[in-house]
Amino acid sequence: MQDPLLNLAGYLLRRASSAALAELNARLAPLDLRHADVAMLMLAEAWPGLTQSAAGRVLGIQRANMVPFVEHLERRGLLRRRQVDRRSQALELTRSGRMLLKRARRVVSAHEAALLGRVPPGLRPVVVPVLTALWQGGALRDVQRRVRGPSAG
Amino acid sequence: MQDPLLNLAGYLLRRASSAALAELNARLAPLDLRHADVAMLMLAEAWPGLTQSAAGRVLGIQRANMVPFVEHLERRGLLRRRQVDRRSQALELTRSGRMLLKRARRVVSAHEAALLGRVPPGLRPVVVPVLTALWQGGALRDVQRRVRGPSAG
DNA sequence: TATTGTTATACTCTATAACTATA
DNA sequence: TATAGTTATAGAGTATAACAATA
Repeated sequence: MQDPLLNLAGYLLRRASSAALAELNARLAPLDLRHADVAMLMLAEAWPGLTQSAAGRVLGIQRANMVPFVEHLERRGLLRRRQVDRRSQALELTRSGRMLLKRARRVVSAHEAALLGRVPPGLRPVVVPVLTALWQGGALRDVQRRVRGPSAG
Repeated sequence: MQDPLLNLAGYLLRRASSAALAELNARLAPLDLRHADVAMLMLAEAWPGLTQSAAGRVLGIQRANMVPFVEHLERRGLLRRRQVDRRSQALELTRSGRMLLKRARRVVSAHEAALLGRVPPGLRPVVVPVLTALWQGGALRDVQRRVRGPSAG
């Protein structure tokens, strides 16, 4: 009798995700970063002027939880808050944030290579398409809409 | 400028997993079950005589965390503990556990169908192989070894 | 009237250390 | 000597409700 869970996409998704996450966090530990920190830094670099709550929507982190999260990155001197109007603040990388992100990027690349390396070569090209499809058909569209604001949808 | 995270398998894995998990938990809510409960029930049914700590190894749950987890299922009358020797106890479904599992299985199947349904038909056959590969190349072997006990590897 | 940032809070999940009793 | 179950505890991550200030 074999494990009945091993044929369930949902179960495999959870186990694969949790294993990959633990591995990435271990790889990032020497930089004193967690996976979410890197995601935030990458996002801040790619989307200059991105607002704190907009970043939360993209990353799937609630406004309330963004406060201590961003505070922590700011206290480490990796991120800066710039007032956009009197209630919104844009997130920007500091020079030190950009330098650390450069190193983090190499760690992430190695991690990605390790992940892909576990997949039979013939299946590698479909990994990202499959995961993208599994994460809602309309994940990309959702993100775009959310960044513009829920009322703009 | 587009989201640089959307090309990262690790990121997509995490988002897809978290979305799927939330969806499954919502589907299971009417049965007052969480995803891990169902995994435990399915495992107990498939592997009669499975020990509590062996179940923890299969599910990736630490011994310490198995205690309140199993206790909860036992208090609900879904699971029973049978003493194997004076330190090990096998987990068995009760009649009520088997009945609830039957309903849970239908929910899981619907969830699986929804997940797969988001994937373009041509890619569906590779979903499970891709996820299995991403969850370590040797996940299956690992589980087998862990069930027999670490010293038996 | 809706949104931003914020505080406070609670709940789930996970991780570690230590203990006992047994194999 | 290693393992099973247990207790206690701490840390993430996440969720909700509410509030003031602002758009």
